[in-house]
Amino acid sequence: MTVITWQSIQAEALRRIRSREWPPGAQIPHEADLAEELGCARATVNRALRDLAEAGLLERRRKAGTRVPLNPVRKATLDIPIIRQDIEGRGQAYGYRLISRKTAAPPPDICAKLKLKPKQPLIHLLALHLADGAAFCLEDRWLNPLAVPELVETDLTQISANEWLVQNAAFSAGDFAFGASAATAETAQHLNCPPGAPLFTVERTTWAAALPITAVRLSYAPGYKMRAEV
Amino acid sequence: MTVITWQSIQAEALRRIRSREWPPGAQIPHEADLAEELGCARATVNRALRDLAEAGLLERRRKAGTRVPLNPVRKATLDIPIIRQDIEGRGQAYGYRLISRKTAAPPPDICAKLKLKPKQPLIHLLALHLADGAAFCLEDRWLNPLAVPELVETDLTQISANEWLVQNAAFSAGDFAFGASAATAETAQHLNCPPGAPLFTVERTTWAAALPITAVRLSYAPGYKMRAEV
DNA sequence: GCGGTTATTATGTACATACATATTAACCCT
DNA sequence: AGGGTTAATATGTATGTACATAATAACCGC
Repeated sequence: MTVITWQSIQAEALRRIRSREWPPGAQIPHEADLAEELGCARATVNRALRDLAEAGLLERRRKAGTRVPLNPVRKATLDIPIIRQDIEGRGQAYGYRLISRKTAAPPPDICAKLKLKPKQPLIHLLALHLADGAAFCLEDRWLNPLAVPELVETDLTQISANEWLVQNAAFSAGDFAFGASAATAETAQHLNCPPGAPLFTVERTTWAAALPITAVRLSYAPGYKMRAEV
Repeated sequence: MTVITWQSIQAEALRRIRSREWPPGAQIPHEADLAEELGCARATVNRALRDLAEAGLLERRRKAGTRVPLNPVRKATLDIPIIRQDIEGRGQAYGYRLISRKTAAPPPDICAKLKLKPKQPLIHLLALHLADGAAFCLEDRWLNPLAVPELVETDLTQISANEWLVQNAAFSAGDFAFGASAATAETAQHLNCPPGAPLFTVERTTWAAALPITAVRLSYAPGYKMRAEV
């Protein structure tokens, strides 16, 4: 190891973990020792091990030291692009169609998710994203007009709410749930698939501080897969 | 801001992004200026901004500086525990049943995923994970005995391959694909659901360096959802 | 102008040092 | 022995300095 970087230290640590030189459950030498052994500063070792700990490959606790976990909880990182980028990234042409837009009181499950009182009117959108002209993903969204008043004025036949929100109310907090559900008759018609077909779904709620912005359910056409690496 | 930590610098940066004080597309002051303005060292600003860039909330390039991306690709982190921990974490009792184990040549798609020559015999496992006695997840796995010879000797009626691999061949590289598919007649029988029911599926391949270890397909009982936060 | 070389600049990283913080281990007093 | 206080220790973080690196801007000769 001629030139030392925190990446090279990290690679060496990873090698020792994978080769079981540092077996699961074992404590590894502390930073100062490793720094001396590997000929670098403690800060460099710290950077390398901290990153591994964030990925779930090490467990670190003050005073207790660093150990290789027995039952590691691996962490995978998902990229969540806007749908247009997802489609264009596959080399396909992106298309978008607004199906309906109306103001209504949301169903109870949406109210609960957004922690809103029942009967508070929200905007309900239904829109279709197309890849090379074929149905790709159906977007079923409830929007809080109080949180994004500008969106009420926006012509959503031209730009998808998905994209508008990313550009105008982005960087908010939120949570995701991934699952599978059967296509309803209406969904099947829009996605051009048989009713009851298994669809990959993403449900997302978005918040600006304590203010609920939107709850969306994306139903992807059959065959869609979301990928991640470790 | 009395006490300065990189977290407090990060929080301030996040505030400026969300408040559009630093609007999308705009360049933000460089590290040295921010350090002076906020009264800390450049390394502290660097740590704060680097983390935001890793989360997709900033884009940094040498010499070009740091900017707020127009179309941010948000990154969500998924925890991938072993199935037993997933179930026990819900407060349910974990159960496990090996359904079948045989040696056979894998179908072409598995060969392709593992980059193996056709006809190379692998071990095929079918196992069921139970939560409070109810079917939770069906595990359909192909194993390369050359990569994990010890596993061939292991009594897989007692410990799941899922768990054995995490403890004995963990920390390997791999990729994930999440999707939805219809329950086959056999899968439906094991999971105690109607045939054709939409199932959330996780497909995973695992490698030790260039050596393929295993390809697995997990089919979760209807209703299962995988969660992530941003 | 044009193409290619050189300077400039913002981020990336390494290091030594100092101190903070969370835990554990040691200790002591009763 | 038990319980509570104190010391020891490994990681966490902040700082100033120095240099590396990548990408842009400036320059220059033609």
